[in-house]
Amino acid sequence: MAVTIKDVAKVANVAPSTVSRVIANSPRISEKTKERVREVMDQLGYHPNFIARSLASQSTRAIGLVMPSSTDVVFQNPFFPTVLTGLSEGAHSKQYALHMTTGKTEDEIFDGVVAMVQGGRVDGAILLYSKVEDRVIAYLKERNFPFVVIGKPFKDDEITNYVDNDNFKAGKEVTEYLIQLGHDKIGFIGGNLDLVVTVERLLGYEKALRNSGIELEDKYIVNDEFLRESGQDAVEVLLSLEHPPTAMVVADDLMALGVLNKLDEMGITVPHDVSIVSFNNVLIAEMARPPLTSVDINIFELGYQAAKSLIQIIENPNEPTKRIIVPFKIVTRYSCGHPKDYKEILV
Amino acid sequence: MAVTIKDVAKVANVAPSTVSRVIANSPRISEKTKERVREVMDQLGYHPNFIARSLASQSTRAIGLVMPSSTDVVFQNPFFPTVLTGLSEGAHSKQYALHMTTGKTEDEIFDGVVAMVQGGRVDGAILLYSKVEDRVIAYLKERNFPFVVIGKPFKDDEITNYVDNDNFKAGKEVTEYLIQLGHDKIGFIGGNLDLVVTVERLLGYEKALRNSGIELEDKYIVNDEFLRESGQDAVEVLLSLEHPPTAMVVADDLMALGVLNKLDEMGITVPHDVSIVSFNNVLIAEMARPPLTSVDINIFELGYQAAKSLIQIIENPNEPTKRIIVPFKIVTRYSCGHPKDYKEILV
DNA sequence: TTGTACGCGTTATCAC
DNA sequence: GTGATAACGCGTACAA
Repeated sequence: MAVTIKDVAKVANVAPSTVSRVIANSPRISEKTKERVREVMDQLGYHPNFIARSLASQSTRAIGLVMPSSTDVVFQNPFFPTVLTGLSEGAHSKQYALHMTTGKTEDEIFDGVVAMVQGGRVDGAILLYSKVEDRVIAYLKERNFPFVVIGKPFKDDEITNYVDNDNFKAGKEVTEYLIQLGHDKIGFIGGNLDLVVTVERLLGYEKALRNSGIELEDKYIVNDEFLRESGQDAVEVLLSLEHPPTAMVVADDLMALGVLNKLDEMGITVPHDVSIVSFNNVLIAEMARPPLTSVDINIFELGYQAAKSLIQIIENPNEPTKRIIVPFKIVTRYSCGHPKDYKEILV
Repeated sequence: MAVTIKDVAKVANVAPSTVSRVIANSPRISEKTKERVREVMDQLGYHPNFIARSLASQSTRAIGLVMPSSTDVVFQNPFFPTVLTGLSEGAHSKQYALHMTTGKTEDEIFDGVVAMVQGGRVDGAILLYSKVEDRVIAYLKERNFPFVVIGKPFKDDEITNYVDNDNFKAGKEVTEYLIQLGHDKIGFIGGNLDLVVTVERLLGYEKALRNSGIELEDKYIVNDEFLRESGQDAVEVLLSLEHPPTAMVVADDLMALGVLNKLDEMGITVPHDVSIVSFNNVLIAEMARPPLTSVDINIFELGYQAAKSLIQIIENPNEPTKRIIVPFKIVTRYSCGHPKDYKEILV
């Protein structure tokens, strides 16, 4: 059996409550006793029991992470470990631990969240995704349980805590960048429209086109899963059009890599024949041939800020709603160029 | 305040202990009362409090994950999310949750593990790395705390639970594959020699060469961090040799990508001028140009088996030491070919 | 400044 | 079969 507060108390010749106060560093304990008790703690190798402490204080110092379904492709994306690094650093800096539940189906995830929350395992939760209709958000909100969403929630975004980029603006700026290079036939390859992030980037793209008086072509917009296959398929669709685009905005580096590979197969050169900009700026963007111009959304910071702000909400129940926008930066590499004299590509 | 076992007891007109027994599905409770109690639980929306349960039963149904330092490059590797998927699936299937501590330095990690273990937060631990000299392993072993290592521990491997591939055999087989293609100047680019996995693959490589009567050249062996830069640097070193290798065994896909990029810059074609085999078969291997021949080490299964076997150890204290070897498979793609008439590459 | 006593929500050991 | 009651290890009013 592990050494408890009582053992320490006995050896130090004080009451258990005194030991407890020493641990909490209560100012009402004399320095002398504090020192003696601490010595005994060291000597006996005492470590506080989190479980007992949690039960008594009704707080766990643990944050629940709600992941997308493990069968989901999001898990494959390098986005994930990076945001986790940020989360863990933010949590660790305030002495919080991370607790994960996962599941293969949405139902499993939901049940996991309920068990975690009702079971009192965590003090708050962070959602690592944001879908259009989400039971988990509805549940947490109803229970008034502290939580933060990474990515903007679809609705109630004024009363939900979230950390996100300004994806609309980012979508707009990359499109403007392409327009400025001389492109006017610009395709958009996005992820599932259930994901708020896709929608926002798409809207930004459309806004930029409208602002420049370029006609919107539905045929130029392809949405599919965040998979490389999707990127490949999208390229086939776009390049088989009568007037194929000379530039493409791709909502994810992984997809963009699929795009690149497909173009390579088809003998189409980037950026000479087609320009590509993508999002997230994960390692892949840098490693791709040619290296991709990509929007650095500062993934680490998304996680870090999410953890920090959740903890603030937990420790400060009356904190106002937090909406944190992490800045992005377009990282220019070698996947964009001027359109090839507007001559159309034949497939 | 959440609804407790007492509330249920009151409404159902039974004692709290009876409710507890219904939850545990004790055979000594009549079906009739069970049903009534369950109805009340549903009606009140009762959920057991994990914390209280843990305190009383001295078990948490949570597994502690010990990560490498978050500043570590291992975190960048796609290996990580995949193994996590396996872990979470294995844990979830037995109703265990995952608990993580992280830290920036080794000391922070160690302290986190101690707090987690002594604090009674978890029933067992899984180490997501295996280093040559490791305080964490020493500590867990000394306390006789259940744990499993992913990757083979350097010493005491007969008395430590681990899940691993046969990396020696894998290193040997890929080297034999290259030899069989006609190569006899084969380089090895590995990770840090602190990591057991590097050592094993290197030994396999050396064994294959010796078996074929090919002389070992120290100059052909480069070890560095699992970074893409390292891959690039290694290429420079190897190709500036008097007799540069015509094939390279690279211990990690990410490194291999660095190798590929560097060769590309130098105008050296794979597999025409140099053959490459690498390890892990993460997405990158498939996406690379050319797609890399890589050893699929079944990362998901490593995680899954680790979780499953740890749980077995937890629930069955007298379980014998578990050493699980997950099979690997060489996935042949387009990065290997016959040596180019043994003509040497000039840099 | 320190000690006493109770409660946190559950499981487990007795009784009946 | 079911009901009291005592742990589990700690925090905290309330006393002293």
